[in-house]
Amino acid sequence: MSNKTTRNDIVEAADKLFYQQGYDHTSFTDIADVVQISRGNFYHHFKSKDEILKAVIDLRLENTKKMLERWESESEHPSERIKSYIRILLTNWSKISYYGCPVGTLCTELAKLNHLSQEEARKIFSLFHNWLYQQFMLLGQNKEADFLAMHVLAWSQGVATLASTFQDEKYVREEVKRMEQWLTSYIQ
Amino acid sequence: MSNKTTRNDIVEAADKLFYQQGYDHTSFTDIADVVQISRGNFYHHFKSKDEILKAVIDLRLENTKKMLERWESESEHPSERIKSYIRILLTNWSKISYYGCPVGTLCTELAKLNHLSQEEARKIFSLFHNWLYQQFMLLGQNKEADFLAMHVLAWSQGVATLASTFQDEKYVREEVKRMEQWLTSYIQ
DNA sequence: GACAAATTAGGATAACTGTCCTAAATTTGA
DNA sequence: TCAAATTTAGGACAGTTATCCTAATTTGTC
Repeated sequence: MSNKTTRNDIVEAADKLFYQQGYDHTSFTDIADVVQISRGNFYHHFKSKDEILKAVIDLRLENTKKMLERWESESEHPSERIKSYIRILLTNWSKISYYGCPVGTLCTELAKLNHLSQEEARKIFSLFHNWLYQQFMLLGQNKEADFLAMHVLAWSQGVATLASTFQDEKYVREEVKRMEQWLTSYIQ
Repeated sequence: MSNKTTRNDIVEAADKLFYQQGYDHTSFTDIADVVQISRGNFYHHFKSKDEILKAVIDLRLENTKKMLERWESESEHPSERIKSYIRILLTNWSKISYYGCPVGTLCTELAKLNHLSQEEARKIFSLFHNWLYQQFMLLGQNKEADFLAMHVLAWSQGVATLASTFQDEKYVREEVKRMEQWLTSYIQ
């Protein structure tokens, strides 16, 4: 059985740094400083920096799945579940106000880099989308569910961008309030 | 009278490349290849790469002002003017679907780099915000104008992010349609 | 046409990048 | 307990980066 802790340490440190500094702008030295290993040690665990990115995306996919399952188990009513999603803008405020949304900013960066893992990163968005889609279906929005799921994604995404630009918590609270009100009109 | 064409060429090429590839990921060599000058020549026109960024932001501020003035002169009614803003999602579709919104993606990147020009870049957003604010004021939304301006910014920003992630033009058209419908409810 | 100023080219620079290699250290398994 | 396998450290590597320097070229002015 191989020792997986170092590998996990690398992925977790990379996850954090990619979020805070961006993928391209994060170097092996940056990660090595956090994990406290030598730079040459990386290549025993990963073939390349791209491989680390893949592992980070996989980690985020897993963590997202867990979070969605948690929201599902915590609330019976779909509208309450969707509210759990909306409220991450406030529960993660301290991070979002600095670094924006981890999903949106990664996809945006990879698009500019024309990076091969664009598709993989997009899957995190799709995870949220499919989950929101299901909730809106449960709300009886059979024909609208797909659009409404995209709409909630876009709305929160835009608020996250403005949050990190203007750092105005009062504004974000207002948006969240209105998103919850808007949701109410879809409760049958 | 000094020759300003090379300087302008540099700023325009940088503007384009910063948008397409990101600021950090764009090198002097990249810009030099486009402008067809030697790398050492930059430092006669700019003290540093940061200075080029400042010039690019200034250019974008100017161009934004011109665009807003144009929209104002093209339409009498404020709601029609706001629609001009909303429709850039479609008129600039080919670029946005690849690189996202030039304003939002720049602010996002500079936030992660913790770059000194963050504040300067934010001014582009403020330009749009103040303009939208004025239009909503003209629509009689005295108390709501500030929030509504932010809301339109966020909405379009979110759609732009999803546009570059999913490249789904049909979805963007649907959002634009609904934004226009939503706007109608604010016409007195 | 001559002279000064502005502009440019191109190489040198030191620092940093991802990647690779080899030897040492550690852990594992029999 | 000892050999094999895994893991690690640290330096070498070629490439790239922003920056700087100096010499050559172009431009503008009298």
